[in-house]
Amino acid sequence: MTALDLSALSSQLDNCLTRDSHALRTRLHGLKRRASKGLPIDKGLLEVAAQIEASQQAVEARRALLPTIRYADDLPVVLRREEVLAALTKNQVLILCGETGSGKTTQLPKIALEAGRGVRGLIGHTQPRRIAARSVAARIAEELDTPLGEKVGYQVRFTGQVSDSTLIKVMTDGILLAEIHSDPLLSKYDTLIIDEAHERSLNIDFLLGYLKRLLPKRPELKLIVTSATLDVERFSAHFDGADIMSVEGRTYPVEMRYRPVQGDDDDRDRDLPRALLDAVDELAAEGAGDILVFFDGERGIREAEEALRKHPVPRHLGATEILPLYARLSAADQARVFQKHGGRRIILATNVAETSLTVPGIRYVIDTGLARVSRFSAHAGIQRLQVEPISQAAARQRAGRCGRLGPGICIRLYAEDDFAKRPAHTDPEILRTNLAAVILRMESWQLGHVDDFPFLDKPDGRQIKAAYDLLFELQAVDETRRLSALGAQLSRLPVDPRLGRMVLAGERDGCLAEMLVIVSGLTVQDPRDRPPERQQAADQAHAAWKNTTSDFLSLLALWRWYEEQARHLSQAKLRGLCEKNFLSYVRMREWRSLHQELRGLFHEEGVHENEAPVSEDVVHRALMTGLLGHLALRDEEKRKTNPAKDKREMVSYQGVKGRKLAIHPGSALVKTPPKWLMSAQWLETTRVWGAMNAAINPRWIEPLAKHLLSREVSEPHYQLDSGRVAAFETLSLYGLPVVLRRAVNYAAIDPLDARRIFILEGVLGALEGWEVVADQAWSTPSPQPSPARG
DNA sequence: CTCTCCCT
Repeated sequence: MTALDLSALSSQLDNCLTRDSHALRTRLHGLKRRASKGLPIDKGLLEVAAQIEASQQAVEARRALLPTIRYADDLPVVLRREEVLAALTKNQVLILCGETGSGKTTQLPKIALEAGRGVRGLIGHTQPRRIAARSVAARIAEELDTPLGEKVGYQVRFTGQVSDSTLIKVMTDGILLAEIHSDPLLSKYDTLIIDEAHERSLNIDFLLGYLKRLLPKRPELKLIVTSATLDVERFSAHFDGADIMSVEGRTYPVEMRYRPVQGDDDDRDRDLPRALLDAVDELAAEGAGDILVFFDGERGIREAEEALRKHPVPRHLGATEILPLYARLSAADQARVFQKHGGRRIILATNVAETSLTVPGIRYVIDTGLARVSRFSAHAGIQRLQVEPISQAAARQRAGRCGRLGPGICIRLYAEDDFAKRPAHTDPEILRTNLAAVILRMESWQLGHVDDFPFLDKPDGRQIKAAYDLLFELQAVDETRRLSALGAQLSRLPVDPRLGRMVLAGERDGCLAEMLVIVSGLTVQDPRDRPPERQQAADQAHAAWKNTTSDFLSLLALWRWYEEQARHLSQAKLRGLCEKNFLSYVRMREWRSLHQELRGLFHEEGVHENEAPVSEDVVHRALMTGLLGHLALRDEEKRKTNPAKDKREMVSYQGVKGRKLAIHPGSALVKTPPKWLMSAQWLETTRVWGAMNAAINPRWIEPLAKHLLSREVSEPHYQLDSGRVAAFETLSLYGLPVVLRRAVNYAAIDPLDARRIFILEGVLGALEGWEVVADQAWSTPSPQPSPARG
């Protein structure tokens, strides 16, 4: 009878909320074990039965919420709906390859709903970007004719609208990843859609690795991975040969034209701006339509803008408007791209326009074929940002930006065989980035060693070592790479590990208030706007908070000023004040949100900020706990050999690990370079730049860097006046001497050698001296020298 | 005298 009840109950688990079924199954296993030992289980069975009942009622309540599903008729994914439905029933994993316009992003969640998903648990749908997550959710809600935040919700950092009745939840992949911390089984989802997997961000790769391990533990969970590029076999292989479905896109053909900057002998003197002007002329002759040009950075954009403004506008171009577009641009200037306009537009853009922003109404694309790519060099231990030729996939993505409206034309300012020689795909982020944050998470979630984790692309051993080295520097792991208590705390802070370390130091040293402000400020994009044509005015406005010994204190001053204003100003007035002071209101708000979030984490633990402000030194020492790898000493040699007549000569620094660097011109310290420098970031572009800097006192280093210092002891010698054996020690941090020739008691370092020297130089020396004395006063010997203590 | 882009 009991055995029957047990199996009857477990057969009902498949009708429970996914959130409950795992816990209930565990409970039933426990009862089964008790029963086999002959122990009574009736009470337990009753409880489980009640919980199953409640859970099933919850499922039925969710089922009642199901909206009538309508599809946008002719989208390619919708036309093959039956196949998707069949695949979802048959398989646990489906790889869906669908290019732009296939409808995969908006229609797939609805198809999943039609397949009966979303009832026992949520349909989770991830997007790489916050704006996309929100707008995708809004779009699906609209198509299902339900208000956003109810049956269809979204969640991104700082904001979201989700309720108990939510069936489809759209979120950033970062949110889903973070949820693993509190719910390792991701048990509230019955379906997951990882969209835009081809982008291969760190979050996506981590998720795909994690999900591979999770799927066997969650047999009722369905996973759909979508990619806009054709390399879906990798994803399929990763999930043990999962089925692939390919759905065509809805784009117009794009004609490719190759116009290399130096194509033939006539072009020998042609530079990039000239090649661009020629391309613009060529496209202008084709007819009306806006042109989108891709550059590697702001500098190229500015050069091109200048050249275009001087360029005699061909008549058929009509009124031409030139608009730069890059992420750092103020919100108002970015918004201009979306405003209606007459005439022709030429938009000069960085990679933002490749994936993040879709510029409307583009007929033509001009592609320089270049991009700045961030790569962490494990060998040098430094982040690089170099201009590189983009991959074929990225070039196709750029070209595709003119095929949404009608047939387009893309001019590539490089040769066709150059394109053919390029790598097919951009290296996934996991191969290009510092892995400290990933490894910290893996350690804290006890996911085992990185080498054994099923990443699509395994990170290089040197990258892994560099990450552990950094974690050791931050004291997050010990010499044996075991997570420390501090490391466990660090892993819970949703910021870069270096910055998280500073906050923890702030907690310990009574400057949490200051650290929360500075760290959240360093994490968000710099709220200080500096429009190219009004740089001086912007600098003047920002000078109010400028501190020439510390960019960190500038941030703090800006924050304090802003908080004071925010206390008595309306939101509208605050917004106006930001504009007047060349501050981005949106980024100031993000800064405050992040500050709020971090602060909340400490308040939950009952830790509160210091109320009295602390000294600047205390602030900088806390900062230094995270920046021991970014310390540098001014290069005095260079200063002397380059006399002051050339004022432009950049002051050079000798950093740890033998790095040479200079202060970034954006730093307030560039005109008053201190002897000792601490930088929040080192970035190699044209040279290594230290960004966000402060002058420091080298005496702070030793107590904070004890675990990293190497000691060199030299010139042990007997000291006649103290009677001791002394020596000099030089302490180095990653090869940079930070304590020079300090006198030390040699006996504490090498007692044996000290004793040898004591006998050799002290006793025998004294005896020699004694002999002399004895010789001189043979008849009246002096008192014997008393031996010095070793 | 200057630095692509995202995310918890």
